[in-house]
Amino acid sequence: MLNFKTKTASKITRLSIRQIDYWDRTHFIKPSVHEASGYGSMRLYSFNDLVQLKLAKTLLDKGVSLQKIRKAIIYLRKNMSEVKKPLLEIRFLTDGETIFVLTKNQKKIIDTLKSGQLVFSIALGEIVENLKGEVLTIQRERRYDVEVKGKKYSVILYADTDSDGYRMKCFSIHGCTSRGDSVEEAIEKIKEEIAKHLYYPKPAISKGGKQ
Amino acid sequence: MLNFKTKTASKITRLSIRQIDYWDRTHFIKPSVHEASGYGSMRLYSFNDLVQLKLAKTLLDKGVSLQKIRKAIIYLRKNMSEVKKPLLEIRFLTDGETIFVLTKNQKKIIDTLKSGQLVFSIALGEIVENLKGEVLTIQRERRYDVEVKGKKYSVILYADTDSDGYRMKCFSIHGCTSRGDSVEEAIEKIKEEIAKHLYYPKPAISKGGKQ
DNA sequence: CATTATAAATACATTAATGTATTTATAAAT
DNA sequence: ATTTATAAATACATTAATGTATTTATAATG
Repeated sequence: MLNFKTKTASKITRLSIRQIDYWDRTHFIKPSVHEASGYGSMRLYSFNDLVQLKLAKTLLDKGVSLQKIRKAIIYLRKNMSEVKKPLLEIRFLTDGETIFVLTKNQKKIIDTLKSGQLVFSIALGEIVENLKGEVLTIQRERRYDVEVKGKKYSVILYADTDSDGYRMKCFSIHGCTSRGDSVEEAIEKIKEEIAKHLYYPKPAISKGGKQ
Repeated sequence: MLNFKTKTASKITRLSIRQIDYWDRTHFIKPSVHEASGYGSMRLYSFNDLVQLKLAKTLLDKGVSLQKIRKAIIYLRKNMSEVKKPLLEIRFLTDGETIFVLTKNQKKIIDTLKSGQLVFSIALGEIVENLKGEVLTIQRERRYDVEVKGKKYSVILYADTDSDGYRMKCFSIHGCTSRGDSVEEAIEKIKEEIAKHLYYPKPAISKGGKQ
């Protein structure tokens, strides 16, 4: 079960941290896993929350007012306990003024104020798939602790931007990196690199006075 | 020399009317052809103004704050008296935090607050070309007066959404429309249609009491 | 030309979103 | 375990943008 802190949710949905903050405070989209509880506490959003955030952002980008978007999200929330396949076939149509929801068996108008020409179609399934991809990308950047000669080293794993593999970098040993086609391979390689450094340490680069 | 009223500028740039209004009032992007001068007056924007509006919108969509965008627009305004070819090679790079301007001979940082990864490239030339296309599309919808049997009829010309032609509709004669591959053809055809209607008038559709 | 209808700006208020300093939970270092 | 550093929420203020009623210029009609 994946949970996301505010910063990660911001990265994934391309909403600003402050906007997500504002939306929580105004009871629009709240972190369903763990609510904010004071300075330094941590909100935790579920994948379903991300879907809501992203749908809201998408509608906002199409010029729909926040008040109308609130209604769309309420509809979505009422009709989904979990993003299951049938719900992936929901499609939202909007021209910036009107929001329609198209499902398999009915067409529902969420909010109508002025008649207008429908120009945008937003498929919930596409939002979900796109978010899954984003989550995968973010997941690829994570920290591992590897053990070499009885000692633990902190390394970071991230996606190799030039190919489909993975890169690793050791925090405490400058210049100690590895690459692999899989996570496991990159881990093995970074271990070897760390071991090499233990045999032939390179001169540490001074960071100035701060030691 | 093309001038645009606020509503048209809004359509072309995809900014809201209120946002354009706010930007004028806050002395961000003012209508250079004719300024607002009271209730019911009319702002008139030049094509150059549209370029500024669209650049601002584009940067805004990339997450750049309005204050920083103001600086970019000031730079653009200082360096262009008219959107000429050399200036079309300007490119703005931004990650939402920093704005770079790349020109042929120099790289200039407009605003730097935090280092970040540059991810978006916005070519002024592309903005201009896109706006020209939008202007052409909007221009296609316009009013003409045609003369049939010594009498003038108001008709509207608009783009045919199903093909590359033009459609015309006569305001005062219900059901009187025409289509042509060119504007001239559509005009000839609507004249013929109007003449037919004069010979065989169809029953006018009552509009209720209002006559 | 006069009257009516419509479009556009204005005035004022409200909502939406962001900036910034501060507090405190959480992570990292020792 | 304790201390330090960092991240995240909060408090408060400000900017950005929008809503809505009103005024008046402009367009349309007779």
